[in-house]
Formats: sequence, structure tokens, C-alpha cells
Amino acid sequence: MSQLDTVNRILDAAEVLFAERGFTETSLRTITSTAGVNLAAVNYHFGSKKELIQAVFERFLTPFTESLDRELNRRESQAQLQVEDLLQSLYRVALAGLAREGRDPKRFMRLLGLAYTQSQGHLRRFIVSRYGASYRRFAGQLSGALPQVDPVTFYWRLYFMLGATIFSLSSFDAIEAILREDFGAVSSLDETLARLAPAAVAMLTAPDVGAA
Amino acid sequence: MSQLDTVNRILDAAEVLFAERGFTETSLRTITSTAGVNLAAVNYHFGSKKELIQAVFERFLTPFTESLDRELNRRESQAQLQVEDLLQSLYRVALAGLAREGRDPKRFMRLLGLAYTQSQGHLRRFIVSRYGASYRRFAGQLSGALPQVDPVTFYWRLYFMLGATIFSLSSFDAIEAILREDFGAVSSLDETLARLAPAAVAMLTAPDVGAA
DNA sequence: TGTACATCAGTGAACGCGCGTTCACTGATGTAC
DNA sequence: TGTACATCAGTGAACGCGCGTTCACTGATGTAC
Repeated sequence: MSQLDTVNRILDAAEVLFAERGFTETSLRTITSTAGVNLAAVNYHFGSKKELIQAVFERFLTPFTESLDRELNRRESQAQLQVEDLLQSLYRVALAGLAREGRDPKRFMRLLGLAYTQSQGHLRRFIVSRYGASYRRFAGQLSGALPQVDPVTFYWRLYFMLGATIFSLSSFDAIEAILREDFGAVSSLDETLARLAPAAVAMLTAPDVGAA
Repeated sequence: MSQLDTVNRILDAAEVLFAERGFTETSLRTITSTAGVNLAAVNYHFGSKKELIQAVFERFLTPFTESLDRELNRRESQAQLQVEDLLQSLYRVALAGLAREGRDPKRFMRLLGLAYTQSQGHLRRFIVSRYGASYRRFAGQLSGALPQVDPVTFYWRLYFMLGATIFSLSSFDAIEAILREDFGAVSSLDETLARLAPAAVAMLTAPDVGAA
């Protein structure tokens, strides 16, 4: 087993287990026994559990933000930016980039949700410092496509949208199970994004009553 | 110190600490030393840490759902139910009922968020079995006010709305700090709800493209 | 080509620590007769 | 009114356990001469 094997086996197991249970609730012993590697290998390759958590996020956020940046470059050269287009870009990039290697996009949404809600200060700092620029760029373009909305209102709505997206996609399986039981309706991730995008657009473009 | 004192001091400390750090990250030793009571008092009064967690939720969810039910009774007797009115009711009841005793509504949003994202299966089961009826009643009335929206689409949008609300209010302080720094704009919780309500209405009432 | 040494991935066992929980016990208050 | 007993909130100390991390060590591979 080469070094790359061991490192990737640890990352694969950690990614799945963290998404399922959270960070504190997943022990290194569970991760290493799932991965079929020695307990001490995590500290040997990553240094600590904290750094393993960051490495899990790095492995999916780096290709994701790179795809997003390419998409934003493509969009920037176009004359008029539409809100719908920008959201479609974001969702398409997220789905395509992450599903490409046979990995589950919902899992990454769960991880993103955990990054926000579990009190891992180091993780939030790591994500902001590493990927904040792409996020601000996307937000800037989206804000530019909504000149009629007051900036403060826009940012609150951006967080509403983030919340709606992260929450509903990270709980996708649970919500889908409820709707299947109550309405016999099977929902796919694609269908849900096709519902989410116009709902988010409606929220972003709603008339600004000027709460401030 | 009477029994009521000890029990309430434990609940007060647990409520604050759980909201700040999460359940697993908060030890009984931290809770009892903050509350100024003996470590063994938690197991004496509540039985276990799990039951303490449930008791924290029970203490704020029971009065909340009772207020909500009263409000829904009042609304039900009226002729036509408006989406805006229902959301206003929900937010008003949440704010008034919880702020009444000088407790922080944002804290309860953080706890609700944790209940959904931290993998405490027992807690989700407890909340659903205890408060599911009020939730379904509210959802039913809201759905009835939106006859033009397909039921499956409605429920997805309801989860989008829940996500937007829980996420943005439970991260209120962090988001407010960012907006204050970037725009010099101070946001109050009232203002944020005044922004959230129309955004949620716009999302719920958006034209249903029929994704299914 | 052969030998000595360095590097490095990986390992097995142990470390100390903080955790939730338990248990024998105390002391105050209430109750029965 | 006094005594014996029961109840109950609270306590101090210890329990076993699982945790992240460390450390001395192994064995394979690469490098220098």
C-alpha cells in the first residue's frame, strides 16, 4: 500500500463518517478501523485530528472553488449577468464537480453545514482564509446583478439563501423520506435543485421594503 | 437552595452552554460548575445527560408551541388566511414568548439548529413525538393559504424557509458582525425578521414551475 | 557490484486525561403514633 | 409533646472507559561512494 493509498483511505473514511456523525462524535479509532489502517497513521500523515478535518474540507473545496472561479471568469466576459444564470452556475458546478468522482454531493452539503454549526473555530478560520476570496467574488457578481436591492438587505438574503440550501440539501435524505411517505413522491437531487433555484431567485429579487 | 433552584440553575447553565458549543462539546462538569451545583446533581435530578438535553428543549418548546397553538386557534376562526399573517404570527409568537422571561430568542434558534444538525437521534425523536402535532398544524394552515402551490413543492419550500430561518438566526451574531464591519450597518433581530418574513413569503408564493 | 547509511511509511503499545455515571453517605424536613 | 422512622435533596469520591497523542521500533527503499 503506497503512501497515497493510506492518506486517501483515511480521507475517504473520515469524509463519510464526519458527514454522518459530526467531528467530535467520530473517533480516530473508528476512522482508522474503517479505513483499514493503523491508528497512529492519522497523526503520522496529518499531525492531528484538527488537521485531518481541514484536509477533508480542502480535498473537496479546492476543486470546487477552482471550478467556480472558471465559471465566474466565463460569466464575467458576458455582457449582462442574470441572477438565475449565476445560481444555476453555482449549483451546476457544485453538482458536476463533486459528483464527477462518484462522490455524493449531499455529503459535501452536510459537511458544509457542520462547518457552520459545529463549534470548530479552527475550521471556520481555515475555510474563510482559504476560500473566502471565491465566495466574495460570487457574492459580488450576484449583488451586481441585483442593483435594485439595498446591499445590507442583499447580504441578509444571501445568508437566507445559504441557509435554505445547506439545510435542505444536508437533510435531503430525511426530507425526501418524509415526502415519499406522505405523498408517495420520490424526489431526486436534481429536481430539488430545480425547485430551490427559482425559490432562491424569488427571495433575492423580492421587492426591497427597506427594513433598515 | 430549594430543589427548584438547583434544577433551574442546571437548566439555565445547560441552555447557554449547549447553544454556545453543542452537546458533546459541553461536559457535565462545565455545566455543574457554571451552575454552582454538585456534579452528581444532574444525574440525580435528570437521570442522564440525554435527559438533561431533552429537558432543556422541553422548557422552551412547551410554552412556545402552546402560544403557537393559541395563535393558530385565533387565526382559524378568521375567514381568509394570508401567508404573510401566518408567518408574522409564527415570528411574533417566537419572539414574544421567548423574550418574555428575559431569555435570548437567538439562543433558541441556535438550539433548534443544533437539534437538526448534531446527530442526537434521541432528541429528534423526542421533539417530533412531543411537538410534531403543532408543527403539522401550522404547516397545514400555511399550505391551505397557498392552494396554487403543488403540495410537494410546498413542503420543499417549507424546508427551504426553515433552513433560511434557523441558519440565519442561529448565526445572527456572526452575520451581524460581518455586516457591521463591511457596511457600518447595525441590524437588530426585529429588523432581520422584518427582512426575513417578506423573503420567505416571496419564496413560498413564487410561481410553481412544477419540477416533478 | 557491494556495502554503509539515510530516509520514510507504517506499527504496537502505552500514555495521561476528561468523560458520564455510580454509590455510600449526610443532614434536613416531614410523618406516625 | 416527644420519639422513631421515612423521605428526599444533595454530596464527595471513585469507577471504568474511550479518547487523542506519543514513542520506540521495524522493515523496505533509495543514495553515496
